[in-house]
Amino acid sequence: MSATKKVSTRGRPRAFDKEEALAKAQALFHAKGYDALSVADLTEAIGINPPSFYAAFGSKAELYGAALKRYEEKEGLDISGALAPDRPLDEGVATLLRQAADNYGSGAAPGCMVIEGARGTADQQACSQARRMLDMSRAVIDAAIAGREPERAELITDYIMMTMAGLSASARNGVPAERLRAIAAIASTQLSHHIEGIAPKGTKQ
Amino acid sequence: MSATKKVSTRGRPRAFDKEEALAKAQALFHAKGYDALSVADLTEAIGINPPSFYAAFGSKAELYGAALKRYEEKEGLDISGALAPDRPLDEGVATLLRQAADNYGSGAAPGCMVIEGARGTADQQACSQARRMLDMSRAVIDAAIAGREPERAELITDYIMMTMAGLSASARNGVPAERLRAIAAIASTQLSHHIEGIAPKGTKQ
DNA sequence: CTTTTTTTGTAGCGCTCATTACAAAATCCT
DNA sequence: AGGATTTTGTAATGAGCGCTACAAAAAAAG
Repeated sequence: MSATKKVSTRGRPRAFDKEEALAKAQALFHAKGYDALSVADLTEAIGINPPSFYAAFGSKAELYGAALKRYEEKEGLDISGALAPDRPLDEGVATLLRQAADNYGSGAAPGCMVIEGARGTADQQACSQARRMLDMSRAVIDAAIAGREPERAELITDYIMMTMAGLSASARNGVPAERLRAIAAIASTQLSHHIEGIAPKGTKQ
Repeated sequence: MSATKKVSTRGRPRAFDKEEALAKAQALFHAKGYDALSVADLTEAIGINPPSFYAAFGSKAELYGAALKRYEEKEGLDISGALAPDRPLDEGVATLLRQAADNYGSGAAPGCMVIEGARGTADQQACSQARRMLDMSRAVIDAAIAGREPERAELITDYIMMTMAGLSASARNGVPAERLRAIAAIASTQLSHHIEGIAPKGTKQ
């Protein structure tokens, strides 16, 4: 079934489950961040030695990239679903922010792994990997909004990205999920009033 | 005038200006973060050698603490002024968020040094120093709001902290000051709509 | 069996980090 | 002048980092 499963190869078989190890690594990267998590931490958590680690994952940065991809696939928000073109825009934004609050506040590690990884401190390669993913998410949001509010798409997207980053930071600072939801509710209620209210003539001011 | 200025001490005089060095260190910590800035970077920027560095500032973490303090004094927001009790609350919040947008988006380094430092990755001591300052700022905001909206103080403070963190993150992600101001404008109108809209009973409208 | 291929564990590489011994240099006090 | 005291530059410390050489071990292929 799984397309990536090698059934029979030559040589000594791997003594650990690679997907399982990736899952562990992703959780650790999410919880501790790229810099604070050492290869020694990873190999110890997985239960392997450095050579097995590098044979399987290439490098710490490569594994981080794979972990980011896995995170987005397994735990990422459903942006396209929330902002589907057949739903009112303000309702879609509210759904998206509510999803973010739930997602960032629950689960093993608080906050968004991509958003937090994108402001990486030390390692530039790891940071830019997360930045690229964040930029792509922004592009998806922007495209969904540009279909309905082409004049104010950048502003609305800016506002959504700001709010998601703020929710992620608040989650990291220990604000529990229910309070995050209440914050997200403020951020999204009557957003349409604001959008329609500030510049009703369609001018960019 | 200056109370901390030692005019005449014994021993060989220091060959560099300590306050000037602190200013440089604060700017560098703000721009690059604690982890990504090494002691070697600092001594090179100041133009001194490690022993002079440690004699003057104690340690990297101590210098970071002094830099945080200096940042708050010289570049911090005027929270008490913005949320002064003689002004309408929504107007005060709008002023505060507008200040944050201006502050985070302009100047040498983007974002808030305290907010960004509070989610430090590797060094726990540095992170908790920034966290403590952030908690104190939150307490000031919370106290100013509790005087007017005791029932919803936590929620409103949560929302303001989330927005400031989001603005700081957006600034770090390259959003320019004028767009930050537009985002902050949406955020503050959202809040006043919500405050007036949800519970009009017995409180100021 | 032998050969080939891959993974394994041990042990260590070079590097950067924050920090410090040490002695010479520069200033004040007597 | 002659200590006393503090800063200076040189050089190195131990610890941790990401990463790898190497040879033994385990499987398939001949």
